[in-house]
Order: sequence, then C-alpha cells, then structure tokens
Amino acid sequence: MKNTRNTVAKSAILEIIQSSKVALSHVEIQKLSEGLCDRVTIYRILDRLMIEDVIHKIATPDGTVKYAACHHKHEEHHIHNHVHFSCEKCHSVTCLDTVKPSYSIPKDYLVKEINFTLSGICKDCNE
Amino acid sequence: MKNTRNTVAKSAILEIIQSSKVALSHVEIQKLSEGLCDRVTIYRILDRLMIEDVIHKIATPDGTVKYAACHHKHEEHHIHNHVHFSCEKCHSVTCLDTVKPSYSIPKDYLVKEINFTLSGICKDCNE
DNA sequence: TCTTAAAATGCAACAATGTTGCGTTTTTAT
DNA sequence: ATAAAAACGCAACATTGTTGCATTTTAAGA
Ligand SMILES: [Mn+2]
Ligand SMILES: [Mn+2]
Ligand SMILES: [Zn+2]
Ligand SMILES: [Zn+2]
Repeated sequence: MKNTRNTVAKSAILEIIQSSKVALSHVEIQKLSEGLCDRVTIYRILDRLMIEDVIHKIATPDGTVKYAACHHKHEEHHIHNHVHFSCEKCHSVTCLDTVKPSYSIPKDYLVKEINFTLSGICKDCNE
Repeated sequence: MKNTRNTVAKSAILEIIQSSKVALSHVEIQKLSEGLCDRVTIYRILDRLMIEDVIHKIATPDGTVKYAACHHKHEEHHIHNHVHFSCEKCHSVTCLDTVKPSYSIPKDYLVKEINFTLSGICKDCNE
C-alpha cells in the first residue's frame, strides 16, 4: 500500500474539518483555508483523509457533498452508522453521532457502508 | 399552483423509469430514450415527475444521482422511508421497499425527508 | 372547430464540481 | 548527500446540472 505523508496543507485542512461543528463542502473548506493550496490539492487531501478514515463523506439528497471528522476510536474496518441531518433552511449538515438507526435487510445482501441522512429543519432553525 | 401537462416525452420517460428494476441516472434515461427529446427536457421532466410524486430521487454516497418510481398509493405528503441499496460491484441502485429503518432523533429537529442508503454487494453479485 | 394563453421544448450558453496529465517541488528513507 | 516516492500547482478536460429565450405543443374555453 502506498503510504501517505503528513504535509502542511493536509494538517491544516484536517484541523479545519475537525474544528467545525458542521460538515463542510469542498468550496467551504477552500474559503476557510484562504489560499493555502490549490483547489485540486484539496480534493487530493480529502481523498487521503478518507482513506485514512479520519474524515468521512456525506452525500445529501440535494446533491451536495460534504465532509466531516470521524469521532470514533481510530480503528480499521469501521462503519459510519450514525445519522446525518441536513437542514433545508440553513443548509447545514450535522453528524448526529449518538443516533444509531436500525434496520433489517435480506441476508443475501452484504452491507459495507451505511448512509442515513434526514432532512428538514434543524434544532437551531426550528422556531 | 402551475398545472402540469402529460406530453409524449414525459409519458415515455415515466414508462422507462417504471419498467426498470433498478434506479436510473439521467444519462441512463437519456440512452434508453434514444433521442426522444433534449437533455435539458429530461431534467425538466424529472423535476415535474418528482413534484407529482410519481418518482423519487436517490443520492448515493459516491455522488451519483438516480431516479426510481414510487411504489406507494398516490397520496400527498408521503415520506419515502424505505431503504436503498447501492452495489459497489454492479453499481446498481435498488429500492428495498419493504425494509423500513427505524431511528430516534431529538424532538427539536423537524424531519421532512429521509434518505437511507446501504452500500455493499447486492444479492445478484454476492457470490 | 377555432382561438388563445400557458406549458413544454430545443438550443446555446453558462456554471459548478470533480478529474487527469505532467513537470516541479517536497518529503522521507537510505 | 542521494534517490525514490509522494505531494503539489497548473492547465486542460469531463461531467452534471441550470438558465434565458425563441418556438412549438397542449389543453381548455368560446
Ligand atoms: Mn457523520
Ligand atoms: Mn426508493
Ligand atoms: Zn438549520
Ligand atoms: Zn450488484
């Protein structure tokens, strides 16, 4: 396996993601990093961070893609089985790490990842 | 409300979606319709069909967007609370209409839509 | 059936997002 | 210090979805 290096840009971007309360899109990360590195480099860093399992990707129903830090113990082969909430008012996407969904699926399916996103009004926008 | 019309293209596209076992992407629909209408028109038709609640949109974790027919009684204000399965081998996305997930979420969130997608190996690709 | 307004369409142009190739720079191990 | 691998910047490209506008089609009423 190709080993991955910790560069200045990579550390900075990880820090940005980890210190954010909400999941961030590529463009948001780019703005927050203020010319730290090229647009393409951000994409490549995000890829590496996902391979290392320190961040995860969230595809919201409206098509936008966001990234959030992983809040689990750093272990291999884990599943992000928590709920995400996407607010249609403030467009924030949050990890609800404590909420774990349950389901039962025919056993001829092999489940490797779950992606569970609820949309609506978040607690801050709710009246 | 702006009323919507049933055109040749719209009926054809709905038929394509309804007769497919798996959810279809915009490009797949375009290929299956073989020059029926413009690319843009397909997007607009998909929008109308979603407003009419005869199809629904599925955003898979890998970023691709697919469309599937709704298999519920034609009622207003329904929620598509069923599970989708996205196969990482054959890239098919299927509605598992019978599998209903359960979850509990803090009551200061107002849930309007749910999008639950499992990824892995589908029953056809599973050995 | 004829008339007419609204809805739908085609086309071109644009925008957003993500990817690839390649030459250069930086990191890490020897 | 040297060398190989990894990361980077930049430009170019690809894919996906959107918008404006002139033209055509649809559906409903006279
Ligand atoms: Mn999360
Ligand atoms: Mn479905
Ligand atoms: Zn909100
Ligand atoms: Zn499969």
